[in-house]
Amino acid sequence: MYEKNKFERIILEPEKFFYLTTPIYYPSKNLHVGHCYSTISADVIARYKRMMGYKVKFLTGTDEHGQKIESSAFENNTDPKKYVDKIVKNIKTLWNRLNISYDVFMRTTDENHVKSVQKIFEILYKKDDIYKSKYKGFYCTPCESFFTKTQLNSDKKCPDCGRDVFEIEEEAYFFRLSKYENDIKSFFAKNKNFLEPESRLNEMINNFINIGLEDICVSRSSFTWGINITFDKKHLVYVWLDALLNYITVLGFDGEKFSKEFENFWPADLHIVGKEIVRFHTIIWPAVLMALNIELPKKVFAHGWVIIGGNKMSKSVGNVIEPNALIDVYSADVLRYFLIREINFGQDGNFSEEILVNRFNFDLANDLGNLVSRVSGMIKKYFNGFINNNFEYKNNLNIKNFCFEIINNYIDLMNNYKISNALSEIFKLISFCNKFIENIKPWILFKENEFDILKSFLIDMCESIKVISFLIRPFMPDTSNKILNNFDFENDIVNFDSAKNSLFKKLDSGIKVNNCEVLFKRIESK
RNA sequence: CGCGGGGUGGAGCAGUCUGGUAGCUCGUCGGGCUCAUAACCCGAAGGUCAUAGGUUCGAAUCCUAUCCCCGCAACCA
Repeated sequence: MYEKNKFERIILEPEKFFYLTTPIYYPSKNLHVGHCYSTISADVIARYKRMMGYKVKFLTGTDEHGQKIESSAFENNTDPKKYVDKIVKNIKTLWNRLNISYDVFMRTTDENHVKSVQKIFEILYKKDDIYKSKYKGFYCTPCESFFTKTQLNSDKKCPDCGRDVFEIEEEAYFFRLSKYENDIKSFFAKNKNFLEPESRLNEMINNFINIGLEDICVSRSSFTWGINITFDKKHLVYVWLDALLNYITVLGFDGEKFSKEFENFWPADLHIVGKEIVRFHTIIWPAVLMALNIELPKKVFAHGWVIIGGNKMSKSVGNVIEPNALIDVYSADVLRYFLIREINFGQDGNFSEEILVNRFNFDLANDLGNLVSRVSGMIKKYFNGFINNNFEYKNNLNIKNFCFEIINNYIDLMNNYKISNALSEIFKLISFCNKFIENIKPWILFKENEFDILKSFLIDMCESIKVISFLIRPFMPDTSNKILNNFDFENDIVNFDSAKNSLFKKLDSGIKVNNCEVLFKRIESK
């Protein structure tokens, strides 16, 4: 029975733009696996959208201002710009090593950004969305630091040194967040899908919006490393405002000027953020955009944390894992695979090298690597590495239909940003193939000289592997290429459209196996 | 009574929105195959889905209460 090929329904959107962003990272120190997780998940989506035919702009970068950078630089006897230059260089190297396909790397020290932020600040001030007032805080003289009331420790003393603090008032600029409270409320009510996962939305509504939004202080004057407010040089723009604006300044928007880039790519389709910075992206950021009279991003997706030893991996906890060492040992693809597979997108997940090695052995070596190895091994052994096309190729509908079913599931999952599930879906196909080989028993077909059936079967397996290497491409681009090269597949499936036209069709040039390179060599336990 | 998340076979998780034979990976035990990276495939054991009530013909899933774990200033993925 011929089932309808559901794959036909795939529609590419070649004229559509897709703009997605990572948070811009704070380069006070080198980045760790947690940052990699965020960027890798964005990269997976960017690569997938390109395969769907979108014109993608994938933005990442660094948020380089603020007191912490200033003091880190000071501790290292250098100036802030030189300090961050060095870290940014490391970050770019890291992203290259991890195959991050970003289109733009933006730094908040870029001149264009600085000027745009200053201009936007002026505009908001003229509109009276930003106003000058008094900031009340507590000052610790030995620490030379300001704290808010809530920052103080339980004895109302300095949270750093425990000594007495003095209440101080100083001039500062405030953003009228309260003015947008109702607009944000109704925006949330109308756009249930604006923030995912849904639990985060509840958290924002109950924890912040329903309690009431207060105006926030958007200037600082206790340090100097930041963007000056043009009309009041004593003050700097608050780093979060500075940082959030990067999403639009990078498109050439400065509060007034609408560029072509801006028209194509704004509003952003997707901001990927960690769950701890959701508030900035779903309350403050929308309010600022409302004040600027421009559209709000279509979606903010909050991913979970990399948990190690029961805690979030973070600089302050001090349990960070350095990614370069992992890449050295396991490769970029393996780290990419592990993080996306192990951590269900949107939730927390555990990291340990042991879990990583297990994933490596069981999923990558035993299942995927071994599948490729056994199929290419048979083609080598039975047909000297080449199956020509002068026989009647009859594809097995069970295999073909299963492949298309997987492709369809994968697309549905990816479109909903269920990237961990989409990745698991590919492994259902891998497992299916391993089982199918067992059922067909090609070694018996060979002994009984059923060469045409054997050839058809092996081609079906090659086609399945082609599907696998295609679907796995956003996750493991290097591995995908290795497999394609191994089978000498022409580069005929660059996107879903070409895949549709080429899979399970008669192969003009036959199938050739180049070499049986071991994709993932099992790691024996210590 | 601050807010949110979580508690599912030995381990880690999915399923909960849209009630209807409890699923996946690993581990354990038994078997099979030989194309393959001692990989692969099949089968079995093991769960009163935190606890107690309720709604329902039927609850892991909906409602109520209780217990336990995690996170919740700023910088932060």
